[in-house]
Amino acid sequence: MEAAEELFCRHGFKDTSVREIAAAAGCNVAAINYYFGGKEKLYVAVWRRWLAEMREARIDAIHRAMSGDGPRSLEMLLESYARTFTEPLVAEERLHQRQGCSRFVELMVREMVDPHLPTDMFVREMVSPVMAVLGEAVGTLCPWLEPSAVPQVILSVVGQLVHAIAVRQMLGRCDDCGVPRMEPEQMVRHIVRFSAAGIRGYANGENK
Amino acid sequence: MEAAEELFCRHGFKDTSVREIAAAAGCNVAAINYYFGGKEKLYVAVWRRWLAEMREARIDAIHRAMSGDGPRSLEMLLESYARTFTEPLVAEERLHQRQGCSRFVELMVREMVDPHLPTDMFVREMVSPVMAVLGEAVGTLCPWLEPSAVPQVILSVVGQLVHAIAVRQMLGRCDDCGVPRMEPEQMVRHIVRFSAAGIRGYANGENK
DNA sequence: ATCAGTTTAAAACACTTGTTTCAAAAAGCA
DNA sequence: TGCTTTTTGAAACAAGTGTTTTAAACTGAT
Repeated sequence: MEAAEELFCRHGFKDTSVREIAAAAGCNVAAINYYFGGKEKLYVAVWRRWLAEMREARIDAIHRAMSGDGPRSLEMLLESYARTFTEPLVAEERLHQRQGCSRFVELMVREMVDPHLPTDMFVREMVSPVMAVLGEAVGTLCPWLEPSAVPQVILSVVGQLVHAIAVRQMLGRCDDCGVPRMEPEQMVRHIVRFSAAGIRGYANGENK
Repeated sequence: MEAAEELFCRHGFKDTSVREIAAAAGCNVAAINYYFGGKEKLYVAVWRRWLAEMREARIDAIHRAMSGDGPRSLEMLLESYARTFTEPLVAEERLHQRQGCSRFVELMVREMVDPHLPTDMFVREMVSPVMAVLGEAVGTLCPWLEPSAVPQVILSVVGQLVHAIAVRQMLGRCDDCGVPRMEPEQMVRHIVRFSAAGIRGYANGENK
């Protein structure tokens, strides 16, 4: 199962064969059908293992930033949330830990582009819940923001995070192309700074 | 070939069989191997048809925003550039035009996640050139920005654009999940406003 | 009309995919 | 031990993949 995790994250659903998984896991092809009932079932099993954990990590990060003692700022919230994205990345390099954890972020962007999960499982169990609590946090922290703009600025923040990671992944295959190679730490620092300024200046900006 | 374009954009490289393409094009399976020399060659042929055009469209948009008579602003540049992303999207709805054009943006995000193009073709012929001229434009428009920050803020802008389109694509499969369904027009208006504020406030922000 | 060259068509090829079969082996329990 | 149940293993299956083959059809100039 850890083998499946690793391979799915690395090559995606379609490009991972049950034979590869079986070989990596040191078991037989029939076993994975025996225990999981098919490749697809195994795929969602791998997801279930992470979805809840990562969702709670995100929600916890938000709550922690909001209920901490001391003054809470927009920057704190953004940084705390952004770090849930980069954390798995640094976890990989810190130790030769289970790579699945870090690669899972890549699998998330894969699943967004072409989904192989049961309908809406990803958005139902991850996107929507996190969006809700993050939206509330941003709303109370930035009362001057019109409520309709809250999901939009969140979309902007998440977009930066996802894209930064996707580009980082892309740069692994080609180097030196004008796009900056950012370390995770630098990544969250930049995105927090950019987004905080973006949100603060959002209200003052003219419509056009 | 237009059939290939359509199918590749809709289902990606792996999930499109030459038999499907042949059927859609009303020709034989052998023909596509006869003319293009394989599925992969056909894929890059489809890309070549768009890569140059879209790259020039982006570069033109930047130059147009920079050399226009009247006062040039950061907003103008951002809007002009952002519109090159959304333009193909609205072109689809405006008329029942070749869908390939609009779908191609989706194919771009696919190619970023798992590439099937010859090494670096996409970043060499698209990312790098556009990055260069866009970087220069931002640099002259925002002289207060430290040069090292220029690629980073561009990454943020592009990230918002790509992610907004990816999410839009995802919402086509599932509705109502907390994420706002943005029309292209609204999309560029928001991203321009957010990013302009983000860039302007970037210099003033504390480091942490 | 003849004969090159080019284009089409159906079938076959070699290979990979996910899944199933079915007998042998292992484990649990009386 | 004996017997049932659960697990494994290798092979087989059916379906799908990209590509190649081979012969027929077409094209266009002589």
